[in-house]
Amino acid sequence: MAEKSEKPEKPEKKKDKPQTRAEREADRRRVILRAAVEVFSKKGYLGCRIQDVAKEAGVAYGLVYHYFKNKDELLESVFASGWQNFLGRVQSEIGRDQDLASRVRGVVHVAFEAYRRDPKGVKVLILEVGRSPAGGAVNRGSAFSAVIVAAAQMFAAAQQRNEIPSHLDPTLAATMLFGCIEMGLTSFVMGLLDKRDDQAIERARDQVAETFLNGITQARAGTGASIPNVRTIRSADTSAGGIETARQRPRPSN
Amino acid sequence: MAEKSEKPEKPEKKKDKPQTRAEREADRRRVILRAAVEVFSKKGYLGCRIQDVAKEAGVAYGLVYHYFKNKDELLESVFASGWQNFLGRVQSEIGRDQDLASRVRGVVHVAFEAYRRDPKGVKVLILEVGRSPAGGAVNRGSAFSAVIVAAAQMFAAAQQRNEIPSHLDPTLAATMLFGCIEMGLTSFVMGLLDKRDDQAIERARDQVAETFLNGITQARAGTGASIPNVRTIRSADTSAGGIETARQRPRPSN
DNA sequence: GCCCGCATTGACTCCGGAATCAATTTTCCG
DNA sequence: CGGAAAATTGATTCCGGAGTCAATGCGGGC
Repeated sequence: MAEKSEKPEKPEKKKDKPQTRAEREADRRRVILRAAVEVFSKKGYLGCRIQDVAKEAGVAYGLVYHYFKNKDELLESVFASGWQNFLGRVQSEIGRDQDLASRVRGVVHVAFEAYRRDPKGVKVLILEVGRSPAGGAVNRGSAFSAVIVAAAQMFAAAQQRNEIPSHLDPTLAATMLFGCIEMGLTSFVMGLLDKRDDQAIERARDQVAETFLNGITQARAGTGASIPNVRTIRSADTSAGGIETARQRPRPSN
Repeated sequence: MAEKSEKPEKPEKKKDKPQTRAEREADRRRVILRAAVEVFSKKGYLGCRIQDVAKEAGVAYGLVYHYFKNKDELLESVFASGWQNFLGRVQSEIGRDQDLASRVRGVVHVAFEAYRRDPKGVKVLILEVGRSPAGGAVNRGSAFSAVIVAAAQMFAAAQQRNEIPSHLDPTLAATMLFGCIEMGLTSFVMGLLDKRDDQAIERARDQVAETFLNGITQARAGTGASIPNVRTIRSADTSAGGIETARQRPRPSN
């Protein structure tokens, strides 16, 4: 549907505007989408105004509404164009016909590469799409789960093949993998590591992949040697801890 | 400062209201703070209305402003009471006079325990305080960094004592640790794992701790065997990937 | 060159939510 | 008790931002 009418009368005469109407339209759409990513990454979905997006895109306020029904659909589109893409890549890595290690490295690589190409986009995905309650209607979260689930299956299969110990929970393993990746990236976003240092990004990528692989591969397997003395100290405080904002009686008065 | 005036005329006559004025006042404050946590966790900081907080707390709209200067200070207080507390616990674990493994387990334990006690509170800290651009003014992020930095120092010191390989980046190691913890918890928040299953929480906790420790401890150390063949496949696609929303020319038309 | 129609504009409406405040109730002291 | 001060209420004000729309510009088909 919506095939661009093959005009023989438009033989690319100028490189500036060789585009058919439909092309320019699509371009506009992309520009606005891109601007949205930019702005969302700065202020968050709820924190930003359509005016910001319009300004960033260099178009009039109203035009945003010409291309997108409303703010929510805009976010939805950012999501679709960005995350779907990312998700596809990750899943293709996961699905590769290779040993676990290679595939894990592949996943890590894809994530870091995406970050290198488009930090802002990744930031939005991580912050808004991945978890934020923003909007709320859509499937966001579920799509995020999708990657986890896919990775979990990969680990489960690896267990069948004895590539990793069977006592591990595949879902949790998947979770940890993406936790490492995500926080690794976040530490760049937040300036804990220098994002302009390509070397650093590569080193981070490799350390994440290798450390995680070590952890999971050589896990003190079913030998049972793992869970035993996990809690050595602790215990005394079990009563006190937590985030707990409201306590019943702050302290027993004394 | 602000010591409760020791009234001899208030000998705890009723268990319902044995409180001095200052006590009741503090209670109210806590109730509102708690309500804020509750509501923030549902809708996010920007997504919720003061009215929601008031209703949740069972008080009048205006009262919220009696106890807190504005919405932002409210978030700030949630932050202070929750995160500071958590931060303190984590740092005390980090500072313990023990081997690295025990301390890492301690940190993981504290985090998971906090979550078990108050999932909502943790969620807010993770989602809003930790990273969200919400508000923006405050130091949020920096406080988040604080834990990372503290943990990084722990790892650096452990390297001195040869407890872990020297080629690891301590900051990144810290980052990965909290990444694993955070995502582990998130998977409960998101329903990937059953949060009502205490067993599951404990198992998750231990798996996170042990896997991470394995990964970091036995890392194919400075043998140099690690970074080499990291990138085996990949490479061909380096040009394609990313989140990239707006591409210059979608494809060479053809 | 002349229209037709879609792209584009930005002023305007409308609403919801933050913050204020005068009025009312409660507390607690002498 | 009496009354002053603090707690508590919710209607009211005010503002900023989402979404609308009539007016204008522009491309491209004839």
